[in-house]
Amino acid sequence: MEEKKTTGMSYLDPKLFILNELAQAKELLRRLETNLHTATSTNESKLLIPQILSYFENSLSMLNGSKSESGNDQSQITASETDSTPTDSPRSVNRSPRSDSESDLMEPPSKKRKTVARWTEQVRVCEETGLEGPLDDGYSWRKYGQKDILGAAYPRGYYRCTHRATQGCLARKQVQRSDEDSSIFNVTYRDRHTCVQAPHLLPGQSQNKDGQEHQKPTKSQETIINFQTGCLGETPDSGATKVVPRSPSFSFPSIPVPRSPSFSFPSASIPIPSDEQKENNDNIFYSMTPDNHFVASPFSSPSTSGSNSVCSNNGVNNFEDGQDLQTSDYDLSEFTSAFDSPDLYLDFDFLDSNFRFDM
DNA sequence: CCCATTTGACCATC
DNA sequence: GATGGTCAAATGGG
Repeated sequence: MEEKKTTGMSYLDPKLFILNELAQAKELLRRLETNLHTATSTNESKLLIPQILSYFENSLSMLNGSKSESGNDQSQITASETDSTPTDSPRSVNRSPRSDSESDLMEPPSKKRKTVARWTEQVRVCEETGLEGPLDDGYSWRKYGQKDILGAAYPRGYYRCTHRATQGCLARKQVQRSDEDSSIFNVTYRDRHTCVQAPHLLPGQSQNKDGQEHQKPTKSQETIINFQTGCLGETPDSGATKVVPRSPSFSFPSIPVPRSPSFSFPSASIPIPSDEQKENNDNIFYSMTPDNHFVASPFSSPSTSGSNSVCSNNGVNNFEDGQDLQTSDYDLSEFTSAFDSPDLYLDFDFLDSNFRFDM
């Protein structure tokens, strides 16, 4: 099955996240701008602002964090991972998935496990809307396990990239429903995708195979990315967690989830513009050049297409640190237009130095 | 028949 | 020893 392997562009998570955030912000800005001009939906406009701030905040925090700590944790976002090799290695002999970790690497003697790129995201989706469309981060995942976690009310689901076998992609993610707010799911990603997946697929588009895992665009979900560190040793959870709100068919035994029985856990919602969406005047086409540059072409973020009913969440996207984006002075028009400019070329060299997306 | 999910067991780490 | 993470056989759906 070769599902979606379309063109050959692979997205590196960190960058993708940033793009996602910026794209989302851009989309919201557009809407806001529209609202301002038309003097309509004042309420909506108010709701949009915090959303926009959130996206910027996420992007900035991620970037800042990496810079300040360059060399440390952040840099560990590398895939230096460990984990296993393509498990294919039949453990028949000696099933020890982790054992390889020691053998292969020459990494410095870190007593702890090897560092694996990790980041967590929190995504919340309105129940109503969320139910309809699973989150999708543009990647296809396959569930390989579920486990009850001590202290957690709900079990944790383990997913890995479906291309693991075919492309050796080691990307994985863990999905756990929030104890406090059952409508939120924390998604922890590990390792970057090294596989080539459909570039234009966007989160809701059935990028995969026959669309088994995903369906239509997911609209309402909130994505909160806490791109923190990739260091496991110290902060077990520091990583990216995505909170996914009640998903349609998440099969958590303990909870009666009225929807479909099998929830292929959605991947994170990283909107990758789809071809269709491109047709809408605004779509962003991201591409990465060999020299670490990001080229963004006009467009808009997909996920918001249509009704993007982003739940005006209650706080999921609050940034407590109160960093001020000073967006108040922002000239929205300018900003949005900048995004729309025909080939916004962003230089992400700095990213390169801070995040090691080595493959 | 093929593929994804479920689930119990195994293994490594803490 | 307890807990988390992964594997793989079993099961179910398309």
